[in-house]
Amino acid sequence: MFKKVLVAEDLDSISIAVIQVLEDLKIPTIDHVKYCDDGLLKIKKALLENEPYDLLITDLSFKTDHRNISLSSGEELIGAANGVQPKLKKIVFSIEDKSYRIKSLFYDLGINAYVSKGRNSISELRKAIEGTFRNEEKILSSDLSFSFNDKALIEIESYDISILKLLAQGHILESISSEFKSSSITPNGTSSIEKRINKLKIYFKANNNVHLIAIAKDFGLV
Amino acid sequence: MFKKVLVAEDLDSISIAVIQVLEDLKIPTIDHVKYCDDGLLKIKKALLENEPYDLLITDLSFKTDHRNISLSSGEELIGAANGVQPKLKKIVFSIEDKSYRIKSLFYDLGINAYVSKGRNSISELRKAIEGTFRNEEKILSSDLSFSFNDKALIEIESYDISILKLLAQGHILESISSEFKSSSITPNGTSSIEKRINKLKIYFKANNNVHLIAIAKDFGLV
DNA sequence: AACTTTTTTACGGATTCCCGTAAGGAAATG
DNA sequence: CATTTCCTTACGGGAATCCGTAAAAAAGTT
Repeated sequence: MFKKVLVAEDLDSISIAVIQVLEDLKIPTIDHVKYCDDGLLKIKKALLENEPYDLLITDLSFKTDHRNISLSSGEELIGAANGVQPKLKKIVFSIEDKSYRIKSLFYDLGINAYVSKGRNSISELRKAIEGTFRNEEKILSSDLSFSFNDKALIEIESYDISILKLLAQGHILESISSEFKSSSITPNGTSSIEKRINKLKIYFKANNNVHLIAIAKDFGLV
Repeated sequence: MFKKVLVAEDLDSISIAVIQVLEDLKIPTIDHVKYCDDGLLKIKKALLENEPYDLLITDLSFKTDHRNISLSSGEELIGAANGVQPKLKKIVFSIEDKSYRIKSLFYDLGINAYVSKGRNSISELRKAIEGTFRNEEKILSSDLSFSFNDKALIEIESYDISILKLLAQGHILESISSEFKSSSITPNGTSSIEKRINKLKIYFKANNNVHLIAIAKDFGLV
């Protein structure tokens, strides 16, 4: 079993339970941080001392408080960890259940398992840790029903997300167009952007832009 | 100290920690439910058997799954509990940190304490339980900085929420107007609704309706 | 009852969205 | 190199918004 595991989780009420699972699995070294920045520091330090972590278990969203931070989410922590220790095994333990976001964790950040916090997540977490140790791939906790073959949500790409983000910030078509031009994102004609928004509206069955952004917010796309 | 406490919390990873606190406080009877419906049943049953609960500790948001439910949120559970046992003490333990929503818990649902899940929430929860037992009023965990005297967010009333909700559902002004007429909500002229939306836009510094809904979503108003 | 104040509704012009059609251009095919 | 196909952009008319002004109605005052 794993020898050294790092847990990144801000809520004390949850980290208690996670650490309990790791203790049950007889992991000799269990470290715990409440901030992503601290997590990256610990990973770097362990590497320098030639005692790197075998596994990172992290949440996605962290509360903001008075403290100044540079990594504000689990995604950023994983990205930074990949920069210094690409082979580190990674399990995400979060409340998020939108397939679009979870897929990108596997494909873009190369995590090994995703466990969604739920009514029986402790046993799911345990199974995911064991499966990750046996080098199983793309482990999903069983309450998530989607399959990686669902093409539907994969088709929404970062271009669409950019449009939705700008719309949500109050930009109008014209303004999005010039924003794209200055970032040299193409296509950037108002008409093309308009067409793309139209596709999104059809896809999400939205009546208008306002409706579309409400739905996008619900899906956690922006 | 309290003799009989009910905990309503769906996430197993959190309920473990909450129950631990109650055990530390030597509460003789601790019950735990993962669904709001079960919570109401237990409260009713305890009343019938003449052994009512002294305290309810509940989360606000509960995950939906296959099971058919009639109470879908902590708010609804509290509302129903107030119906059968108005004097029941109530503590909410949730991640929500928007002052608007928390205030309404105190004013509309008469809860005794609100503890926000955070980096030191277990000790806060303990303090809230003890304070509630001593009949302290309107207990707020210390990471929440707003004061009950902030007038700002109280001014947004249910009328505004209704408008925002309908906008987020893709309705246009005309359609909102007729919706209000059939529910006999006043004012219901398109012009008045428009004006009200305008006020909201100024208040939230939104450029347009799309922007406004994005902000409203962020604030948890819809 | 007359007057003031506030709220609600009506109206109009400018802007933006919405949606269909079509022109322009790049890549692919033969 | 001509043709097809796909992608991008342009254009235009109708609908909905945005925003200011003003009339009508309701509520409050003296």
